[in-house]
Amino acid sequence: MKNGPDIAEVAALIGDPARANILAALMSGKALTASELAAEAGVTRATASSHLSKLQNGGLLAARSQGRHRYFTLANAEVGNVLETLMGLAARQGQLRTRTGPKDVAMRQARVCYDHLAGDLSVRMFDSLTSAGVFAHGPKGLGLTDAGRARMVEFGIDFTPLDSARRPLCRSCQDWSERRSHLAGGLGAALLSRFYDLNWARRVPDSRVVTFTPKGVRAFNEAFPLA
Amino acid sequence: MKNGPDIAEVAALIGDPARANILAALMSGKALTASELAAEAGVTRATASSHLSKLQNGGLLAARSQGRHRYFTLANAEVGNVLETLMGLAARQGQLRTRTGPKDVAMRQARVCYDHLAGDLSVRMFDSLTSAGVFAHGPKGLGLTDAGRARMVEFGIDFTPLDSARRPLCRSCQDWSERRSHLAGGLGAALLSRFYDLNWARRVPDSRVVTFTPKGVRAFNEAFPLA
DNA sequence: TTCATAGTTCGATCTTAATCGAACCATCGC
DNA sequence: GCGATGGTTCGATTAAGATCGAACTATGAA
Repeated sequence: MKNGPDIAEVAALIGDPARANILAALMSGKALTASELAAEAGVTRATASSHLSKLQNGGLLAARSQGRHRYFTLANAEVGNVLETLMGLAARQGQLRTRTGPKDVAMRQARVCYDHLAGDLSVRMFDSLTSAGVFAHGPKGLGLTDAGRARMVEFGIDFTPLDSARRPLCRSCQDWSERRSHLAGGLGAALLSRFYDLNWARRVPDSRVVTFTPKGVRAFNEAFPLA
Repeated sequence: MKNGPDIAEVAALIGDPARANILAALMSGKALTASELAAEAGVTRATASSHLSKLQNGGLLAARSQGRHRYFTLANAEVGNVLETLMGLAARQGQLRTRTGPKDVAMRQARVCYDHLAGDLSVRMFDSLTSAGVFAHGPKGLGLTDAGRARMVEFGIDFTPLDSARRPLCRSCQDWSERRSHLAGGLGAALLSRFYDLNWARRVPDSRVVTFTPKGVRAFNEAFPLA
């Protein structure tokens, strides 16, 4: 009778409001302490601690102790992907909700998805790179063509840490606002931090929003033109 | 404090074991009656009815009454996508579970994802079509090139119902077993039913598994060769 | 009409788990 | 050493909701 793995278990973990708030806060990619997450979830430290251990036990969170603090992050990008997908569904069938707030617009344009970029800009980048022949489908999943790799090197991506990591280089991730995929994986993360380094973009504190400077937008569009 | 839509709500809906069983059963794409779903979830008709109304209310299920029966299906392919993604996560972090059962192998190769094909074969098809230049990324999402459309027509796809439907033609859907995307949307559904028509594949009753005949596999590999 | 089956509604029961305060442990700063 | 802060554990409380049987409605069959 039973075949598939226990989808109910993980859904139930996400299904509690306090835990959902914790997970949503961690979608920013920043590591947060237990107290910060308690505040974020609007709950005492005691209950937050309970939730955090459950989430960690369920494989959704990773924790590392540092001094007397305990920093939590999403266990991996896959968890972020699931959360994005769920947000997409929730947004869709809550059709009657207020559509576009001012902050909402910024979120739709560019936001952090755990450790890489999501939103309109990210989707456009993915399209641009795809039609430029940067990606190749291999037996191990999405990969880079030789030309694509060269182009990324030229853009300033350092492949040495990426190649030695056991994390896949390219991965597609469902986008929350657009109904498309964007680039995740090690390369996706590296590109986002490259944007920061180039001063094209900056994080808005306490938010998933990423703002691009005017210069940054121009450069971005030039680097990733639409076909 | 609140921005994103209520992810916890939908997750909680999926998080109950009985409801998860109901949803899993409907991933087969078949419309099932309330009693059948009650049996599937291992619960009385009374409780099933309660669950079903909650799921429908939450926008996850669609129902249509026919005679004294009430047939339920997933509300749309997006819901199927979310369930697949969740299964992927659940499978991954339930690492210790028995890996590959015999039925599991068949599931990984080819299965129904609500109304289109998923699994290894489906991913390979998506790759093949992609590198053959069938798809184009437009502002409205994934689309077909002229050549791609011609090729699909030649393969026997009738576009008249697809073009008039408000459902998007091409959509990517996260794959449960592979960590990749495969083709969903109207075209994905049309291709699957075309495979049935050509007698390449057949549904295994009471299961999501799709078995390809030896002839079907040959023809499939010929029609969608790997680059 | 009468009976059977599909499905929903209702009320009652019962289990689960979220929550908090308080006590407790660990680490840092002094 | 001593206090202060971050975090977990424990016990008790409480609220939510999953479950069932029984009554009720509606459709179809005889």
